[in-house]
Amino acid sequence: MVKMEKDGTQEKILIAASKVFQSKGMAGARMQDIADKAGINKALLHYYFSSKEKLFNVIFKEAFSTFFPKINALIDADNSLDEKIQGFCREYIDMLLKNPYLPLFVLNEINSHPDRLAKKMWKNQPTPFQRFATHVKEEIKKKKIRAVTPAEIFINMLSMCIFPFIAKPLWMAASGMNEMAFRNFMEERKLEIPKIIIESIKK
Amino acid sequence: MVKMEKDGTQEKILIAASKVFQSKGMAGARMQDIADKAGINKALLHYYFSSKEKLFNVIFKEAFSTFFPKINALIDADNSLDEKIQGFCREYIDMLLKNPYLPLFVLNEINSHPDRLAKKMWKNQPTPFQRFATHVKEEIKKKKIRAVTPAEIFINMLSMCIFPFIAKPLWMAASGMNEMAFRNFMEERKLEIPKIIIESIKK
DNA sequence: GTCTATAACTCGATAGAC
DNA sequence: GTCTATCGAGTTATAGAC
Repeated sequence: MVKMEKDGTQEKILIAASKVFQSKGMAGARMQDIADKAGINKALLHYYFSSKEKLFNVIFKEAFSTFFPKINALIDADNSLDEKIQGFCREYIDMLLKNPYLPLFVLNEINSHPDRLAKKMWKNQPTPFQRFATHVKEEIKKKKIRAVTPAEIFINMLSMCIFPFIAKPLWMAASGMNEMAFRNFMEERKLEIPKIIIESIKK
Repeated sequence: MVKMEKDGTQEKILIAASKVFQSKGMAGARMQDIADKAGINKALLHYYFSSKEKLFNVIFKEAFSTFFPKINALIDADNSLDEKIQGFCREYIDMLLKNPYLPLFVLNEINSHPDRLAKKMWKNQPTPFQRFATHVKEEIKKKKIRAVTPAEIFINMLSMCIFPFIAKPLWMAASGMNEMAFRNFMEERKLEIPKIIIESIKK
């Protein structure tokens, strides 16, 4: 039987690694830096996670699945299209307020390795977007909304929720907002974004 | 007098460096990789640009000024607010179609060095956003549009134009679009985005 | 499980011939 | 201007004591 770790060492490593990888990326992160932040040394890091790449993969998978399954739940909920849109913006912005570095981290990694995405992620199931599109098409058929491209609504919603977090430092410099003002700004957007989206698909 | 370079070596280096830095970032880029892409060796690279950091700065400055001055010109043009919005989306998406990696590259760098931005960039002049805001406020005073927050319109416009490029590989995987379909999608958005923005500020 | 010490390696940078 | 060869700093990863 393996000896129990004294303290929550593994946990401390994961927390430290998450911070370092999210702010520096895979290439810029240093094992020494992670060890320091976790209050241990490099050797112990390798004892728990045999290589930098293995450690990174653990962190990335967790980040990716924070970035997504919420989407799934929100999109599959058995409610009206308006409620889906409202629920999505509210929940998603809330999650991003708690994890502001997530989008840039995840999208970066996907951009540098576009190959190992796609087929792996949603295997042969319909993607969240495709299931959203199905709902939109039904509404069009029922003449509840105008004949829009589902892709357009979906990407507009994602864009307006996520982009401000990606451009946050630039935006704060350009607009003069501080942390608090940015937070309030995004709180308001939880209601403003759905209004715009819903307005844009009305008959 | 310095001997003339045989071929456009410096030019070849800049092109290669731009590609490598934009796809890998500062930390992930390799001088060897840049040299290979430029068809030369590392030593010659250092002969032209004495260090990796110097080379990076040249590339970044160019990227940053491609990302911005267009905004200035479009926002300062002496035309109506509607025309400004339409012109911005058309010109900006056109630029991004030619430089699809630009946003992620620039925003990444800004995120990893938020300090050395801001005061440097617009010194004591009003930022593009602030000048846009002035125009919006005038329109509100004239009762031409409803009383919106200028920040909201501006960030929505930027979000919908830029985000699809940042999320491109993910979006292509999720939606099933290929390169051609993505291009067409963005072409349509040059008209669709202004419609949504203008609709959202109408009285 | 945790540490110190060090091996093995990657990569930016330089020396020096042509 | 351009090349080959190599150095040396910085990093990941391992050996081995406790």
